[in-house]
Amino acid sequence: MSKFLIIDGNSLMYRAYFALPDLMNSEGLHTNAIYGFSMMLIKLLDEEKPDYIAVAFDKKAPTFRHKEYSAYKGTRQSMPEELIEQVDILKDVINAFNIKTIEIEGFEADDIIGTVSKIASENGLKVLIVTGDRDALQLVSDGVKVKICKKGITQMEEYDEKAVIERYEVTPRQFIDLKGLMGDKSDNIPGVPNIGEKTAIKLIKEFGSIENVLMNTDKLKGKIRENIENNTEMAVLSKKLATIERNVPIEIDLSEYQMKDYDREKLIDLFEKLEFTSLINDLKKDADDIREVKEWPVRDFKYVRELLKREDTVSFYPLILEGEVKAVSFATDDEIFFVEVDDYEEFKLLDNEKFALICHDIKDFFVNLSYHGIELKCKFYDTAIMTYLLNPSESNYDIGRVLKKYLKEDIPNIEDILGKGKSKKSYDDIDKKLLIDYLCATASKLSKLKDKLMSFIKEMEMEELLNNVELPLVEVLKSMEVYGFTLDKDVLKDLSKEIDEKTDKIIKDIYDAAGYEFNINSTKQLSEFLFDKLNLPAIKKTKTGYSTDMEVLVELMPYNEIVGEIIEYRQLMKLKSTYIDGFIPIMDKDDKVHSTFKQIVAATGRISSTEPNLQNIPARDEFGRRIRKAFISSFQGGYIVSADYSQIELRVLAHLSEDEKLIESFLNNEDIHLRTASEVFKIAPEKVTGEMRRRAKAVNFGIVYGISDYGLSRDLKISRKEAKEYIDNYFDRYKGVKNYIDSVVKFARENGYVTTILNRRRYIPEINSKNYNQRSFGERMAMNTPIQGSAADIIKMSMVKVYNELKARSLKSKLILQIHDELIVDTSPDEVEIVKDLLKTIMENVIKLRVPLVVDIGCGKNWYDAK
DNA sequence: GTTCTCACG
DNA sequence: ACGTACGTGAGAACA
Repeated sequence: MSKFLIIDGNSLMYRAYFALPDLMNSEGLHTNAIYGFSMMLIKLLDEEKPDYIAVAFDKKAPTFRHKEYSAYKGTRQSMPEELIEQVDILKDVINAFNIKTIEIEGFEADDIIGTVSKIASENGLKVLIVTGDRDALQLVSDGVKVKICKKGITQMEEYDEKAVIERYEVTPRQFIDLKGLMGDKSDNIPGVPNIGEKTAIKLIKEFGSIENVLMNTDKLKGKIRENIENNTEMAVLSKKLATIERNVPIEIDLSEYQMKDYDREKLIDLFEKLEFTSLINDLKKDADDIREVKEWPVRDFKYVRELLKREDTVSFYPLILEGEVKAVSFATDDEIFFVEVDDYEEFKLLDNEKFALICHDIKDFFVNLSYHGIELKCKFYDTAIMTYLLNPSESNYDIGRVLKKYLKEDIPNIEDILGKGKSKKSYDDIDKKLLIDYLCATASKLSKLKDKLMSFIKEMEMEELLNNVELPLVEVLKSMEVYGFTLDKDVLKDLSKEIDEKTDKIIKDIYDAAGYEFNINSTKQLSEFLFDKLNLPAIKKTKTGYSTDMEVLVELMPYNEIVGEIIEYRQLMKLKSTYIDGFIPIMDKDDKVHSTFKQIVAATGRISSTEPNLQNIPARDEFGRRIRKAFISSFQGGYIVSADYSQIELRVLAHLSEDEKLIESFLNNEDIHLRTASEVFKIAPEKVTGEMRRRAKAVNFGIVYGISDYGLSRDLKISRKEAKEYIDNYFDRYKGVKNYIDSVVKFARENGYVTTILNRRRYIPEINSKNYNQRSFGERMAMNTPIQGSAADIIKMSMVKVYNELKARSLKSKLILQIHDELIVDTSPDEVEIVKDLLKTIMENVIKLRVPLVVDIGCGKNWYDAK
């Protein structure tokens, strides 16, 4: 017999909300109710394997019970704010499970459940009701069971008729009579005064129903009789209120509630947004379909050579493992096959300008080949980059996800084949049949994927961005990675020694001050010292305790001398662990470090740098800056040439906003922060003080970040009111900026996305959120992304041009690093002037804006001196 | 694996 | 009344 599972959505949602601690995602959205509900739902689906399913919710409008009895649920607290914001998202989650929700005006979830269970029962289905509310026990009958949450979110108790009678000594139908007599505090159902569970059970067992009790009050005695006779109306009303309506006027087409597979993509997206990592992993495991392993032909490179004579475009998917390309798959319209790699020289047959590969996230392959001395001139499409352009906010662009999303196709899960973490397999241990299946299945779909993505790219007018910037950039980044940045080990060692000596002394001082030794790196132990031992005031809290960050420590400085030493210790430790100890082991035999540049990570279009991150080498603090002395040229007697865009983001803002004053400032090559100070503080430029300029600079930053008075006041440590005045003054003086910001937010609200100068796009779903925080966040993203993203567009164009120019002129000097508004070229001593000139010319003229682009060039024996 | 802190533009 | 400045990555501690 088929089973219909019907869930009381409100009840379980509340249960989850109260049972779990206050969870939050990084955007500040509370998630505990959604998380708990999802856990319960997954468990139920797994255990019950229903054939039909529905979730019922209350509807806000007053129900017939309120009309009957105005005080109904009168004592009920209104839903907490933290739960309200979860309701709609929870419904989205349920929806992503492909489960229908039912809500009906004027009825509670209970009534819907009563009605649906009745209909399902009449149609010969078994029914299981899941709720946290014992009232539902009245619905139990032959074929209808009720599951009630016991405690927490995982423990439940199942009731059939027998179980109800055992537990409550009355039948399910009599459960209503029971409640009519007892009343119900939580629903504010009055019942009969002074009759509790014990008496009620006794009466109902004896008389069978409230009506029968009322007709036979003469058989009762004393207080009980008195109470009942004086409250007959109450008893009847209470029973009515407690009775679940089983004839709600709805049409139920059972077939609509048949269990379907959940919408994997949608659910994973939602869970990612909610940051339910463990649930995502469960889903992924769960989807290890009972997929048939196909057999594919295994060929060799000789065969590939023949193939390339016939085809000018071939799909291609490599497996890189243990630092080597172990195997590859090829696919055309006509054939798909696997090739094992035993000689890198074979790849040279791909070195052909006339011929194109279709691949997914191909840079690593090119990098690997380059380390083996092989450079391929072939054209290529990269479906990962294309997918990134279509939506740069995805958390990753794994081929499996992309194929699922755009082609609704499944391929095997790579982690199952290669293993992960501790159980990661070596190439020889991999099941070849599974591997071949994976590589070939993937390659076989790339062409279709590329066509589909390309049609979207064209639709969104990002073809030029793709072809002129992002795809050519792959080779540039490859070259930067492979070439690397040379470090001077001795400089690092000397600095390390200096740091050790300083920290030794500081550690002693801190231990002396404490009177005991502890781990200063531990925020927990440090806060014990600061806030318990020294009794310093705790300034702010973190999720887990008191904060000990820089801002707090600076505030604590006046209280105790040791705080200053803690700050210094922190700075020194950071320098040592991240930039010295972190770098030495990753230097190669030539004392170079090779970062990996990520092209499909940052949602604004920037590139990022990892292992090591060369984009966050200390610069602001003088001591930390000395690390840069270790970054030197690879050339004997060579130079580091640095070229950075001056105020690129504000120039982009001037261009986008067409603000007259801002444009004028840049045309006249003014000190931009000074000018802003003069405007905001409404005084002559020569009267602007250093402090005013500093504040104006913060205002300019704020404008770029998507300003708020709160953020500015925090940064400048001024009142909200004062911050607001600055902002108002700014917008009053820079009307073009104001108009631009308003219009970009409006555009985002209406279209759901914003764009950059090169038409790069970022979606901002948060902008229409009902949650204030989320919406504000969306608005700031809408303001910031066109600015940050356009700056990224510009420097990316420059990178491609600089790289190509260095190459075209056969210069030895190499572009080795980009830091968002700055390019670094490792320069041969005989090419210094050429490189400086080339950088300045290309970068300043790479695009024509309404204001000039200005590039400052620095040059030195090391990165520190290149300023 | 998550949290805190801090490095950069 | 609400409560965050935008975009990244990495090391250490802790659970």
